[in-house]
Amino acid sequence: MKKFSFTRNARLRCRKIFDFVFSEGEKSSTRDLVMWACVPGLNKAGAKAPGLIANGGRRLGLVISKKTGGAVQRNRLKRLLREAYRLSKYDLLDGAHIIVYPKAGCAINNLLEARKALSAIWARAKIKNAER
RNA sequence: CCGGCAAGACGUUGUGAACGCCUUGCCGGAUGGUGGGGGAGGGGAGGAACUUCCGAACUCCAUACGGCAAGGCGCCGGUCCAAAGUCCCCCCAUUGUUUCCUUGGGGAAAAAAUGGGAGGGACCAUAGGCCGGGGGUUCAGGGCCACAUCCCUGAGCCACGGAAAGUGCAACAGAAAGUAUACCGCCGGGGGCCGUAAGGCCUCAGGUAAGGGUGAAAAGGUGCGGUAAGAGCGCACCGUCCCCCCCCAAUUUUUCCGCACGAAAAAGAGGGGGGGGAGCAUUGCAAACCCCGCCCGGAGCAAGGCCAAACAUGCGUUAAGGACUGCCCGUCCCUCGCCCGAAAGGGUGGAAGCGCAGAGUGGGCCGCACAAGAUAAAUGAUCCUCCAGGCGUCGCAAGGCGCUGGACAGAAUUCGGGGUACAGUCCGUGAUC
RNA sequence: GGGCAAGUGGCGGAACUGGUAGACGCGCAGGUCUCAAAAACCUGUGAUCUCACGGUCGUGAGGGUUCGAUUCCCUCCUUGCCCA
Repeated sequence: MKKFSFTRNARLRCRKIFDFVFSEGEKSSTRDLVMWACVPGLNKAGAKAPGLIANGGRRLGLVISKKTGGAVQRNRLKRLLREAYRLSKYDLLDGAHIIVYPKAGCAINNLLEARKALSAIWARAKIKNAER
């Protein structure tokens, strides 16, 4: 398997998992982002995880509000966050399922700022991979 | 040089490097089948993909034909029209049939069905774009010293059938706002008072639409006659409306001809002239109701079709039922599992399984793409390079070097038109030399 | 993706078929009452120019029809709703 891949299985894809992470995940936020995280074996949310989550691998879900702007602005923000996640996903604990939601008026304009913002919110939620 | 006003084209470039994503068929391996994964390839946003203002295809709704209602459109002619689609023709392939030829194989022809074809033709514009013509209206200038009407020239605007079919509305102001009207004024007459008289003042019932003032709008204009005063009341000219004839008219249609040129005939928004008639009856608004002519069934790909999953509930079945009660709860009996017990009995727990139907819920496949195409929804990021632009610097200059830097905006069934947004470039337009 | 609806002072919300825009309520400002406040009551309150009288502009934006548009028509902008 390639090192920096981001295939379809690495995303949250169905409504059940989205609902589960929203209701059971640990919510944390910084100035730009809001994140719901669900890591099996770490917090109590992970313990109740159904099979879909328990079978391993990190997964990302993105929610981009219409308040961000038109379709061009929304797509750009989504692609930046996805690219940042792709390049630095091994900083994340294995099995983590996260949903990232940029706040309205979020000040991410390029790839560097996106990576910094992701790193900051992972550190705050204490789901960073300590071995790296 | 100016300008983004009118018409059009492009919308930073490159089969560039390495990372990543979506999709497609291929390869090899594996398999009962399916899915996932692997390899090397192909393809991967726009002129507006935006908007949803029009229209078409397509699908379903009782095939929806006719009428009514509702809704829409509205000077005349030309032109632009669709890789969508429907119909027709043509070509190719396949299939079976018939007929003919021939030595059993086969060949030829015919009509048919199915599929394909960047083939040809027809259809398709209802506030569409453009071009030309006509009309209306507003403003400016002129005819004209002034006013009104009219005419001419120029510019702007106009969704531009009908206001003499009917209904409705026209605030405020004003006497009166649509069968006109009598406030002031004007006119004669009756009565009263004053005055020598001429006449004046008050008053009553009338006449009048010439003058005043109001208003967005006041009911044809000018002149002469006429009258108590006036009035299209009468007449002349002008304006308006109706009918007939002639001429002009962008262009269109038909016929003649083998075709073209040409000729003839007809139509033609309207315009002009002549004749006759009407005394004016006819203010504006139909993006008010409406009338006339034409168009139009409705909803939309979240249309619509198919597939399996799971649950409330109902029915059937099995030992899983019955009684009390209007119903629920509850109680009792029966039945089943488990525990205690030698047994009788006691305690405790359960209301299930299977099949069918199934509101609602959340999925998948088709619809859906003749090389973009998904369903948490792909087209990104880094570097190099190209093209303009800006800044700095070197240079007399051409130019070199470094830094910076790129508008509006993102497909979800397809196609056409309109509208709106937009960095910069090309082309062309305009003015000047 | 497709189909609809609505925009009026700081806020909610009127203005009936075109005819004086801002009724009414909340809020805000000033006053009365009170030692002070609250409540209550009274007055004012769209913008701008003006000492005042008064003028001009104002119904999301821009056009059109009309003597006259919040109202009728067209094009944009914003917001909201519905459809498996």
